[in-house]
Amino acid sequence: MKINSQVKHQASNKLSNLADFKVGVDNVIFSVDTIYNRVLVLLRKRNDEPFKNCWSLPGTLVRQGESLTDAAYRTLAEKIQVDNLYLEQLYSFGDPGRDPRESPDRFGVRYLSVSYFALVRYEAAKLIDKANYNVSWYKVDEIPKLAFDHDKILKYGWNRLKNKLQYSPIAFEVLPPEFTLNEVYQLYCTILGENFSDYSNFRSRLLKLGILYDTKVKVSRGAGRPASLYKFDSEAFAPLKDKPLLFI
Amino acid sequence: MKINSQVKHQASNKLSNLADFKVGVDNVIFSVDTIYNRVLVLLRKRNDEPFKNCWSLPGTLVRQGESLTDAAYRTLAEKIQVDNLYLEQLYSFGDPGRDPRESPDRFGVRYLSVSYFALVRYEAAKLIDKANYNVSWYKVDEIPKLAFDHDKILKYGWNRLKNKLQYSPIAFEVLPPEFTLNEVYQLYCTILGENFSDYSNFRSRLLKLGILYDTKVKVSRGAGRPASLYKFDSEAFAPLKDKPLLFI
DNA sequence: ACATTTATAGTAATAAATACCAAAATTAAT
DNA sequence: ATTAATTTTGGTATTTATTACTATAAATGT
Repeated sequence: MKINSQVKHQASNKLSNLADFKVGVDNVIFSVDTIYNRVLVLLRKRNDEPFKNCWSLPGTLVRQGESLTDAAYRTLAEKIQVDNLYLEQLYSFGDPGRDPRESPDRFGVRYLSVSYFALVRYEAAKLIDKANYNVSWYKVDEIPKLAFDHDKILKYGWNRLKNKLQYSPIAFEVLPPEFTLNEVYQLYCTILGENFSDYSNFRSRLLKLGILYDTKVKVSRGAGRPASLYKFDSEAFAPLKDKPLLFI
Repeated sequence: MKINSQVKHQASNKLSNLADFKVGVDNVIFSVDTIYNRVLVLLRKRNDEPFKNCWSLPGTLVRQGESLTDAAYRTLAEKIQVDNLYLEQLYSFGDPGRDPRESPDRFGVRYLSVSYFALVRYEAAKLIDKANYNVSWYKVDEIPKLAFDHDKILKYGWNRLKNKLQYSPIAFEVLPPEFTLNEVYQLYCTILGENFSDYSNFRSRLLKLGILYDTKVKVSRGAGRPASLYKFDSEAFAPLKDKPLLFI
C-alpha cells in the first residue's frame, strides 16, 4: 500500500510536471563577543536523519498557516533567549538534490530552504538546551563540516553581515539601548577586522552622521577616563534610510 | 470522490502539520532605453485564473528536477530574446494568503514565489509574442495594478536595481562589448536620475577605477567629436570584487 | 566658413579621509 | 600620596577625493 500510494503520487506529479516542495527556513545566527573579540555562529546538532549527529544551522520546516518570518523566529526562539536582535531574509536555496530526502529519480518532493540572517549580542543571548550539548556557538573561522548545503548558506550570511555593517545601522539593534562609542567600535572591529579604521576617526565619522544622541551620563568601564553613554536616534536616522552611509 | 481525496489530503497535512508548497519564480526584468531615457519593466498579461487578463510579472511554477535559476531563465527566454543579461535572485515571498489558489482554511497547498531580478538592454531585447499583446514593456513609473503581490516584488526589484548600480558593475553586463563613456553615463542617468552626477566628473571617477580598457577606436554617434570605444576589463575588476566601488 | 555639438583634459575650490597629537579624567602601581 | 598607565575626548595638519567649472579638440550641420 505504501508503494501504491507513492506510485500514485509520482503519476500525478508526472502529469502536472510541477515539483512539490517542502519549505524550510535555516537561520545563520551571528553573535559578537566583544570581550574576546570574536564572531560566533549558532549551530545545532541534528537529532534525526538525514545527517544525524551532524552540526547544522538551526532550521525548521514551515507549518501550515505560518509565515516564513514566523518560522524563522520560532526556530530562533527554540534555541536562544534574547532581548534585541536583527533578522532579515538572506537567500533561497532550492536546487534539486540539495536534500538527501529527495528521491534521486527527480519525481519526489523537493526541499527548499529560505535562509535568514540574524545578529544578536553574545552577552545578551541565553542558550536553551545548552546542557544537552545540542546547540553551541562556534567561531566563524572554526566551523565544522555542516549538514546539507549549510556551509554555503553560512558563507553567504557571513558576507552579508560584513557588507551590511558598512552601510546600515544594524549594530545598534544588537547593542544595549545605551552604549559607549568604544563598544560600537569594538563591535565593528570584531566583525570587520582590527585594522579597518582608527578609533579616533571612527568616532568623529560616526558622530558626524548625527544619528547618535549623547546622554552625557558617564560610565567607567575599567581603567581610563569615563565614557559618555550614547543612544541611537532612530528619528534622526529615518531620513537617511535610503542614502548610503559608510562607516568604514 | 474529489471531496474524499481532498479530505484525505487535509488529514495528512493536519497530521504532519507541515505546509505543502508549489514554488514559482517571478522575474522583475528591467530594460534601459537610453534613447528616450527611461527604465522599462517587462509585464505579461495573464491568460488564466486567478487574475485572468491582469498584468503580472512574468513567472512560472518550478518543474520537477528544475533548478530555481533554470526556471527563471526559462520564463525569461519565453518572453524575450537577448544576448547579454544580468540575473540574480531577489527575495522570496511566501506568506500564507498571497495566492488566491490557497484555500482559506490554511490547510491547502501554499504558493511561494522566489523572485529574480534581471537587467537587459532595451535595444538588444526582442520581445516574443509581442503581436498578441501578451507581453509589453511598461515605464517603471507607470505600472498598472498587478496580479498577486507583484507590486511589492516590483518595488523591491526597483530598489535593488538602483542600489546595485552604485556598487557593482552590472551596467557592463548589459552594454554591448564595446561602448563609449557617454553610453555608460546615459545608462546611469536613466536609472539614477538626471542630476546624480556631472558627466565630466563621472568620466574621471569611472576611469580612475581602472576597470575600463580604452580600445582607442573612435566612433561618431551623430554630431560632435568622435568618442573612444571602451571595454570592460574583468581581470582588472576581479581583485576589486569585494570592495565597495562607488560610482555616484 | 561658422555655429553647434560632443569628447576630452584639466584646474581651483571645497569636502572628506587619514594619520597623528595632546589634554582630561579616571584606575592601577609603587 | 604620588606616579604611571589607560581610556576618552577634542583637535590639527596632511593627504586624498569630490565638485563645479573652464578650455581645447574634433567632429557635424547649414
